[in-house]
Amino acid sequence: MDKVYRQDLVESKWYQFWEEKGYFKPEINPEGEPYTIILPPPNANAPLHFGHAMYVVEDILIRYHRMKGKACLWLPGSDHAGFETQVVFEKELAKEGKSRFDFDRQTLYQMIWDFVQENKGTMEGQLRRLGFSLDWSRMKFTLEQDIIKIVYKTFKKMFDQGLIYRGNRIVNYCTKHGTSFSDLEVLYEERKTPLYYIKYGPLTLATVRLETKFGDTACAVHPKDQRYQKYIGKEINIETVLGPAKIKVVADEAVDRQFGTGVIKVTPAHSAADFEIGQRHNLEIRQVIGYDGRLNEKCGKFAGLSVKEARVAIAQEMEQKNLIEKVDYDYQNRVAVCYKCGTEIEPLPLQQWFIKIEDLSKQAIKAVKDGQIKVYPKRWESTYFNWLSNIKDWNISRQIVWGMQIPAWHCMECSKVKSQKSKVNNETMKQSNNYGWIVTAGEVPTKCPNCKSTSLEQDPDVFDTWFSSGQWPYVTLQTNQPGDFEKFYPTSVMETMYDILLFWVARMVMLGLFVTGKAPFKDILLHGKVLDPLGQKMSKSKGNVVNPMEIADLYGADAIRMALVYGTAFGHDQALSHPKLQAMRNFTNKLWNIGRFIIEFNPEKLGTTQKTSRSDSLINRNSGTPSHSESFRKSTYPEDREILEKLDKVIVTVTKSLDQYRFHDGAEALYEFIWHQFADIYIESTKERRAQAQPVLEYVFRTSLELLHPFMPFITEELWQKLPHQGQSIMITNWPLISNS
RNA sequence: GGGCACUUAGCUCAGCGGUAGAGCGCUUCGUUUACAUCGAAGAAGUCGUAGGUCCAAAUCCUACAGUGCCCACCA
Repeated sequence: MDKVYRQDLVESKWYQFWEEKGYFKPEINPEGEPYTIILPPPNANAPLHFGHAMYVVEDILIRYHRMKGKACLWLPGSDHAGFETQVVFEKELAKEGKSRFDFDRQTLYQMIWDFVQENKGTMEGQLRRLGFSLDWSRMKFTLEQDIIKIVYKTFKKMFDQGLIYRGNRIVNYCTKHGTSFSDLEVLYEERKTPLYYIKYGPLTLATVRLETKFGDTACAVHPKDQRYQKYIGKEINIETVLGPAKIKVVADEAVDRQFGTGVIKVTPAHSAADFEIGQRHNLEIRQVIGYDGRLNEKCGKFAGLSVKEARVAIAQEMEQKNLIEKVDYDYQNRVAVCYKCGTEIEPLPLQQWFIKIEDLSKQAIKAVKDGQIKVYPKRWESTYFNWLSNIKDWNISRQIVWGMQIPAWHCMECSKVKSQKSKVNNETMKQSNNYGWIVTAGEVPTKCPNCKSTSLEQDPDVFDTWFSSGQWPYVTLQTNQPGDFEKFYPTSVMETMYDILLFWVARMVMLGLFVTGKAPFKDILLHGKVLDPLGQKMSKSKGNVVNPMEIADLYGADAIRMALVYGTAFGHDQALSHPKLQAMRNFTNKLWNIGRFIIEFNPEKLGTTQKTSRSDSLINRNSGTPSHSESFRKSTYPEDREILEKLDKVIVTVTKSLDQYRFHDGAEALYEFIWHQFADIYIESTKERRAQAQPVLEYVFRTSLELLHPFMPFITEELWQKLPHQGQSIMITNWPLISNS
């Protein structure tokens, strides 16, 4: 044995051994009760970042429960990450001076597919390097055909039950990326925007969005506002930059009397709030900004200008015509921007598929309130409840190609009839608008069931990624080996970073309950964010992203794993700490030298404990209560009795810490016990009576390795293999229990 | 406008009702003897501020102050 622990030699050899032996598969414990974790599938568009190393807590749980004899399944996968990936890929294209518009849909899809396959390989290698005991034979990718099939089936089921509707709604639209977003995907920035007080006939109102005035179809005041009672319900004559016009004044509770003059212009086509006011008062939706972010033909001479240009031009013109009363240049407001490119989000009306969310969210709330699902740390419950109880219908259409194209076909004949109707009846626009649409579970329809026309066109849009990943727990299990779903669903734990509690976890609960009738997991575990050494958020733009592989090469995967759980309360953000990584690397060296002392520097032959030690082989699993020999307990040396008592305490502490998801408690207890109690005190005390102490030394060491194994799998396996034993691997030995006596 | 977290030794953080802990750093001593990625000994905190509850409070309650983060259709 080397004097100094060589993690580079040790960590490279065990993973393959474990995998080849099939230890990562639940089948190694065929009798055990199932214990399942589905790995949150990393995006397949980039290598892992350091935050992914936090998945170590899942490996700790899996290894622990596997040692307890459970049939543990930790299922890996990767996510196509629709929009995210398309953006990444478009950047790649841009490097070659190309864009997505240079390719047809099929070609582009294939190119992204190939790009993703490459990244997936890198990512898998990285997860292996960290020692994650994932069952690779059950690896899934979100865009596999059998998964798409189930997602389509879900969509069809929801459609048939009236939970899906085609709606003309205001969506958050990025004019640069050419797609809409869900509310969660929109960022807000504090900005100073001029607030114009403009004259609308006898009224004055305040607005920042001058360029949408051509889409105004009313003015609104609060129904109780004394100042404006006489205008409510009337039409007023106004002067505009395009000449005189008439506009209606409506009363609506949504208007804030304190803001500006208490009068607002209502632009149903370009503001979600105004759209709702418009719905309540049956106002016309007049779209004046296109999906290219430019004013359209309804804007007279301003047509063709971008939103920004138009605002300036209109302000100038209104100034000349004396239509602006004053301007507040210090006005601070929150501007919605695209979370990828920072472009201002245009609220635009668009035909999209929506999921009626109310019932689904109620069920999801109930599942947690009833205790069907528990959340750790508990404080996240309020975030979860809060979001679900104020949630709006979910827009699941995305105008990109990288994803599952929505299995809905538009009948061109029927839609002709309908478009004539909808002009007359605004109610149709308002509510479900599924007329003329054929939804299937993926089969391509040949003709319209209504008018028999064969003129059908598939919706070019794809599903929001979260609609498919929201079904991940059951789609992965239903598309794996026969019986997997029945055995492993619902899963035991969903462990992920808190930032996707709403995006992903809440959606999984809703969809899981809807499709399977069961909550997809029993416990939700939320870990914190890993920050850079200075406590800053890691981001590509800041250039402070740390590659976990470099850190693994420096300190070892075991040290990374331990450092991530040691000395930090689970669920809190933590800064990547080199001193801590170093300390944990030193700990591996300490452990190594304890092993060296026991294995190489012993006067007797190894293996004196074999007869008295509890069984540690796979064959003997579940055969009675393991406990250490009574003969140790009767030792005449108080040091022996003391270390065994302390060992028992550590077994209890570590076991409890893992059962209660208090990983740091267990990690700290082990560090303290192994280094200070065992090495510094006990081992030192045995140097004068070495041969006599060998059985206890071996016994305590062996048990320590077992307890430490979930945290530091590589070094514990290496040392375990150097001890005489009957089992094949520490991975499948029994979790230590304390003696009953 | 709501909500959450954090504020403990020089630094990074545990502890969350019973008279302060870890890692790193610092001081002194110690290398034939498992490990210098080491050992022994030690210095170091009125636990953000102000009130309150309790026999007892870093720990529970209230207010305040800083820091960070999330949510919300203020035009």
